[in-house]
Amino acid sequence: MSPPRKSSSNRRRATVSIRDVARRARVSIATVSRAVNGISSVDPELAKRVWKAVEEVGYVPNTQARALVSGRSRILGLIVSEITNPFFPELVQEFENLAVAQGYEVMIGSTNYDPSRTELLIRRMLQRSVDGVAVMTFGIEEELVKKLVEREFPLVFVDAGPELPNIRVLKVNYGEGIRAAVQHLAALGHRQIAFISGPLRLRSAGARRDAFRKSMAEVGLSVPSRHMIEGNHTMEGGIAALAQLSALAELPTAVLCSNDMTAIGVLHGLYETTHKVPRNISVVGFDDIHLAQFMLPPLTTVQMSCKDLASAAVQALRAGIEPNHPKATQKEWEIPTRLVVRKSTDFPRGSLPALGRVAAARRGAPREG
Amino acid sequence: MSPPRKSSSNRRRATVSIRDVARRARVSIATVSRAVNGISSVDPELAKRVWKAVEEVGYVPNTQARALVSGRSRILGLIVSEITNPFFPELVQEFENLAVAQGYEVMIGSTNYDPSRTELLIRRMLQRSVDGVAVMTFGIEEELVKKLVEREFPLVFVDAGPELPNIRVLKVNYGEGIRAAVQHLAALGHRQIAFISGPLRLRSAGARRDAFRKSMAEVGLSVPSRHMIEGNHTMEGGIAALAQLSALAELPTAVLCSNDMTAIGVLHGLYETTHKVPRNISVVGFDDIHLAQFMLPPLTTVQMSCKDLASAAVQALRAGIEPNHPKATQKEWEIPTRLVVRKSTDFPRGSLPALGRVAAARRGAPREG
DNA sequence: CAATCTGACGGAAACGTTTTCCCAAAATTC
DNA sequence: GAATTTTGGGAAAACGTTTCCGTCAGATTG
Repeated sequence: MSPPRKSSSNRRRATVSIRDVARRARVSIATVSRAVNGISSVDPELAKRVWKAVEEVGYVPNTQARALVSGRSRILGLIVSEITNPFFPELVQEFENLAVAQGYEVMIGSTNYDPSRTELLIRRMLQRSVDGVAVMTFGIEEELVKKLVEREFPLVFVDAGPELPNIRVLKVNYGEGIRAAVQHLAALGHRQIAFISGPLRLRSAGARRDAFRKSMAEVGLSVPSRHMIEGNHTMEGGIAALAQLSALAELPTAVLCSNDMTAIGVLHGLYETTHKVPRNISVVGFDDIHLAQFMLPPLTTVQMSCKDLASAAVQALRAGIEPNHPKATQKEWEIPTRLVVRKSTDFPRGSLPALGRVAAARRGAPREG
Repeated sequence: MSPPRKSSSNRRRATVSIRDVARRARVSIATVSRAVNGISSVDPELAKRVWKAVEEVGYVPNTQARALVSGRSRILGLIVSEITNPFFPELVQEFENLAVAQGYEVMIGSTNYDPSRTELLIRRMLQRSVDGVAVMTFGIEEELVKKLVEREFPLVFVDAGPELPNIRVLKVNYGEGIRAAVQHLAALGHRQIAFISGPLRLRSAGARRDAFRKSMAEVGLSVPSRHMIEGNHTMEGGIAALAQLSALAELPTAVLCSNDMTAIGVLHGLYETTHKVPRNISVVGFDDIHLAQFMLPPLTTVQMSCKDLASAAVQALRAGIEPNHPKATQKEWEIPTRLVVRKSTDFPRGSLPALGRVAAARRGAPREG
């Protein structure tokens, strides 16, 4: 028989271990392990006996021990900018659902745009030996990234990241959605379209701004620098940016914002200064957070689907983690964006009353069903 | 010397282990362990040598191994209702900050009010062998709780939980803040005050409603049942509840909501039906989420501080986990609430124009600084 | 029928810690 | 100076898995 190792009825916890299952099923612990992990070489009849024993003694494998010996924790790290920005909880939710469904646990952290906080976060994740990390912050200090990079460690970035074998990138197709938004506004007759960006030190904020510039050029519109405002992706930032615009001799007839929170701030600012939306000025957001459709008026916005983002992130991580994942070599993952027309956009002030409005809008994008 | 155990230069990872430190500091691994864990019996001189070696080889202890042998993972579970409800990210943030500062990691999950999801969540947490769980859901199926309770497992609940030695409860003093809100409204002259509750199967929703009833009775006001609406703690629920109130022969002059999201829904509904807030109707929320102050008008609300809640939760958990924590025996932790007067409350419609407004409000609570 | 191959299973090593037990040396006491 | 206590540190067990390797039975081949 096996050596006189103490049974699991020891002092600390009434934890049932693989040994109890083995004893009950009258097999070795190796066989139990194989059966539980679904390794095909074990005889089906025996496997059934093992599973029965598992059921009977209420065995649940110890994750720590598993991780210790296998070197894989089955935990995915997810780094976001700030959990209190409504976009991110939606992303977290989707990410978690997918990860759990695929047998992974999730470790979440938000940087709050604070490098020292970010560094601590990365250290925490390494210490808990996560299997990979998705950095979905729309911008992160490159320095810190290297900490992760040095180890050969599966990483997923949004928009851009160092070109290295263990790094995968989720390429968001900003152009697609932003072009649709610009064309939608242009089709309505807008010529003076302002853009409120995110903090420009963040890569993704820059990418959105560039997409806007490009789309404007495509429809032959120029953007004076006074119409390019730098915000910070918060409501407060939107309010401040609007104040800057309001100080101009003439308010633009439309404002496109780098994210929905900014747009919501703008909406509030406009309400307080008694400008009607969309009659006096049109507002477009970006992200399509849940809140957007409950704004007054419901916000026209460019949708970047959390589901798409989360699903690509989890897939890309697994591709980097699991030795023979079907998409193991794929480095880039495309994320589409699309315009969702609601009620915060209309003809520019001073133009003829609506008649062809719907038709014009349709040319930009289908209205939300 | 030590047995010819393979050094950490093995095939899998270039992980530096306690053994490398021991070799470098020319001590046993036991001593390294003791030094690293700050056990006082180790000679200061030696400890210094160990720390130097730790620094030099870049040693970071393996959490899995630690957890495996010590039986404690240093992970705190945090269960919330829905991460997409803005109240919870704020709570999560505070909780995480505190936990990390005290050397714990956090595992987060949201139930989405779905029992099967909740069960999975609990299983996940047990499997990862968290050291304790804070259930901050404002209501959870008692059945599921038992799963956790059966094991002797540190638990923290909000408002109410089974009376058991391993369970601690955060008692939110709803009365305090809600009484202030009711008195504030009554002082302004309101007599018809409606209440929109949360889903009544949730304990905390019931507690808030009861506090409202009691406070109304205290100021001699009765509440007809048509003024007690059951909502669901979402914007959509607020909009729906308002529709119910609007269908009445006469709209109440004030509405108190069980949470801020409901109040925000009400605000939106009122805007669409062209009722002015606060001129036509006053609205009061509960929670004081970040968003509340950015509403139009800024929302008067009862504040339940996330910081207080999170701090009490972490403390209570540690009290349950750590054998000789100073507050090991404390079972209940009081959480205060307080009224924050902003601009969504005023005299009832039809009363004299404001003059003593501020004075009246002051009697309710000091205005926000 | 003997020799070889195949494949399922068990024994035991390994993962990186904490912690118990024990021993040697130093400090204290008589 | 001998006997005792105290102290600090090392050896090794234990934690609960996965996985390597060897064994043995049964199947296959010559």
